[in-house]
Amino acid sequence: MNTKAPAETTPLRVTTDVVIFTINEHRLQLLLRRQDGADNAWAFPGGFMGPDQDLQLCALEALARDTGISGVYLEQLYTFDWPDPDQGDRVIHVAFYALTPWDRLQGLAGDVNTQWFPMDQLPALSREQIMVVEAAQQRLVAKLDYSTIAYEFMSESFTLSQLQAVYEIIRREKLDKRNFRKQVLGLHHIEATDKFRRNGSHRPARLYRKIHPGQVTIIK
Amino acid sequence: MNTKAPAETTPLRVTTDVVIFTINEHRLQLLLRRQDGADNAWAFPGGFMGPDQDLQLCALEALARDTGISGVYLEQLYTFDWPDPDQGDRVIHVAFYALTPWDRLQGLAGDVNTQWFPMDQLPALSREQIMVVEAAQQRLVAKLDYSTIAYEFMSESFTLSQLQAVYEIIRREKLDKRNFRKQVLGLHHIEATDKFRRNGSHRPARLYRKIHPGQVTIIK
DNA sequence: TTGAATAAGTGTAAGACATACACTATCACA
DNA sequence: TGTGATAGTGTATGTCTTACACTTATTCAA
Repeated sequence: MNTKAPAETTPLRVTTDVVIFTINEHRLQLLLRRQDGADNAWAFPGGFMGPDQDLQLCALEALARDTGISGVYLEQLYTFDWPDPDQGDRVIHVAFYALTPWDRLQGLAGDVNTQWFPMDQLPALSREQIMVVEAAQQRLVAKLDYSTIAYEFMSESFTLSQLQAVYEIIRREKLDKRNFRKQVLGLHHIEATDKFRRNGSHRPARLYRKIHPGQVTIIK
Repeated sequence: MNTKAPAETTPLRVTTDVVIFTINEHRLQLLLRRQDGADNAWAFPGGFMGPDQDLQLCALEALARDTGISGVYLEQLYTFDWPDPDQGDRVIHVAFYALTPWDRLQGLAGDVNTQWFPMDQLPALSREQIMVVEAAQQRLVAKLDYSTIAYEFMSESFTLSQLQAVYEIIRREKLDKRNFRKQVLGLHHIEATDKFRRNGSHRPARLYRKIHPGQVTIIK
């Protein structure tokens, strides 16, 4: 809180940058959009803020405008200040990260200028962009352990194997099936449905659903 | 990252707000400064950002200017956007929190307009200011568990009872002395010195020091 | 119809970590 | 030399974490 006379203050440009993740084809993927006017340069969805906007809203609207995506989990990540590569003056980047189940993306407008990239096959990005992606990924990995954030990647109903795969993909390690189930079910954040998922020539898997959909809570 | 033409963008005023904590008289305390021109309104140390400044530097310089304090642990907390109470337009507040041992504050310039307040005796603050303080306190409590942040409150050498007191004050609960020592020493972040602290009529306490001073690391 | 392939689903024992708990040691001071 | 005050120390119990292998339900092809 600071109340110096506005005369002493220099206005700055402020943007929101959104790192949006999904999981598809057994990989963590990230959405980028082609930078205006550049063919081979990519940017995060996001937009400059106006004085009557709200940071969160600015990020959500930018996401919707650039990608057609709405209603996703969105969390503020960190605020970076870097020189604008075009103009040289400083721009404040309020970075967010967002998560969505892959199957909510079907049938979206999806600008031709946006594209999902697996995290291990990202196009060339600036040092600054890489810092943002890494911060988002670190936060995601950390939050897996102490929040119900993983469910933001799941459809309305899902099997325990699918849920386990999300943890394995994000943490880049195999987990023990029995221990995983014990732990997950012990938290009582999900409940069994009476439906099953039949795919392939093997025993069908029971479907589960979140007990409190749309809420990310802190565990422990 | 966003590269829309600057013509479309509206500049905003950006400030840093610093919540600086210390521990003194067995209480967590917070530094506020009197708002310019107001006798009974208090503000966080902080300042408006210029286009050639750096967020972190802006916060550090504001701290030094307002309070004479330098060289403290400083971490970015969260970015808030609220209407300016004076002008009505929106101001971006990048909040930081800082920690310092009490004994580093002795002999500082210490503007007459700054004052330390125990957390349970804060003066009247705005809703927004209260949100910032609560966010900082939450982060502090959380980080006690998984980082070496507590040492930022300690002098160069300290007793285990002093360290335990820091945990107890921040977490607002008594801890078991033997278990506390077992855990803390087991992490090997501190080492015994051959010095003792004699105060009062009782057995002197051994002094310990950080093995890697000035580094806050993540535990586990 | 039956066997092979495939993923789903299930329990237990051992080890690691967290918790609860009480007495002795050392000093200052009266 | 006795009293008051804080420092310093170990063990037993319970809880959580980890490692580990076989049976079940289904599809498909022979």
